[in-house]
Amino acid sequence: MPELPEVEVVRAGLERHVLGATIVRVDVLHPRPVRRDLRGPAGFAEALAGRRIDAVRRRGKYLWLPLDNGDALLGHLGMSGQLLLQPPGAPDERHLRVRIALDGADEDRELRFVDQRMFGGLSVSAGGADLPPEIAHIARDPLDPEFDEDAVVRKVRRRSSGIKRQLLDQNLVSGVGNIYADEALWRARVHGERPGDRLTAAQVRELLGHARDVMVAALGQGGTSFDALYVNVNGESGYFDRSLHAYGREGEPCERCGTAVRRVAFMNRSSYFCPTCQPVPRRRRARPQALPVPD
DNA sequence: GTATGTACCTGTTTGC
DNA sequence: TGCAAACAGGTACATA
Repeated sequence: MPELPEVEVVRAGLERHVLGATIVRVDVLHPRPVRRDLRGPAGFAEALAGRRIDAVRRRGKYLWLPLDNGDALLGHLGMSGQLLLQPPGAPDERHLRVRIALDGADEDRELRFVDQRMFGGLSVSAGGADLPPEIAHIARDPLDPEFDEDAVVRKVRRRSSGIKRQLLDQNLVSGVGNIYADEALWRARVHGERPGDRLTAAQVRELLGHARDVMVAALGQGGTSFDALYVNVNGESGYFDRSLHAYGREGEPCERCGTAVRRVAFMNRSSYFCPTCQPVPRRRRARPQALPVPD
């Protein structure tokens, strides 16, 4: 499940190996991953052929490769996507969706988009070299030097939505997925259903700090991997899952207090938390009826 | 603008 | 053994 650290690992890998390479040919093996490109698979391939890759950039979980004509190849790994660099003769992966032949890449390898569940995808963004307009709404992530922590704290504390839902809102702060949201909440001893407007500024600040710390730690270890779905640009698995305290540990003792970690349904997925360290918030009291104002 | 719920997608696991 | 349901979850979109 690629989250920000995994995507950054891919970005750095691509930067090392494909910068300055020219796209020779593009084969779309399944139309779904290029669904966001309105030109269709053939138009997508045509728009890329002959273009040179000038950079490799990232915002949150989106990656884009600025091209020499001002457009960009925009990508998202979704749930199960991988960007692999393989020798042209390597056997096709089972879920190979798009093959991009490069000239001038290290050892003339080809770039492959492999995606089992196809939540991810690629598209050509017109004029998107600096920042693709398709992702202009995606907020900066906590690792971005221009991340405005004070502004995020203010926004969180203006909303009544639960703090976990806010952490996952890519328009507010990007790059945080289910795994790192649970991990940051565990570290901060905050329950994910606590309303943002019931948290102190210091609590929100601490939580964002933990989110950043856990992602930096994962980055240092090459990203998280729970199964073979995610591997970095060279096909090597990360191994950060050994360091998680909450996510995926239902029934195991909390490493701080020993209470069994609980799993609850949340937005069609799961939340993991320690019921002792992260107490379930009490229900908000009903607003007192406003007194009628005399004219 | 905010809050909330759901569709999308497929391989694996679980339950009857 | 065989089939169906549940599960994983980031994002866009619909609705109120």
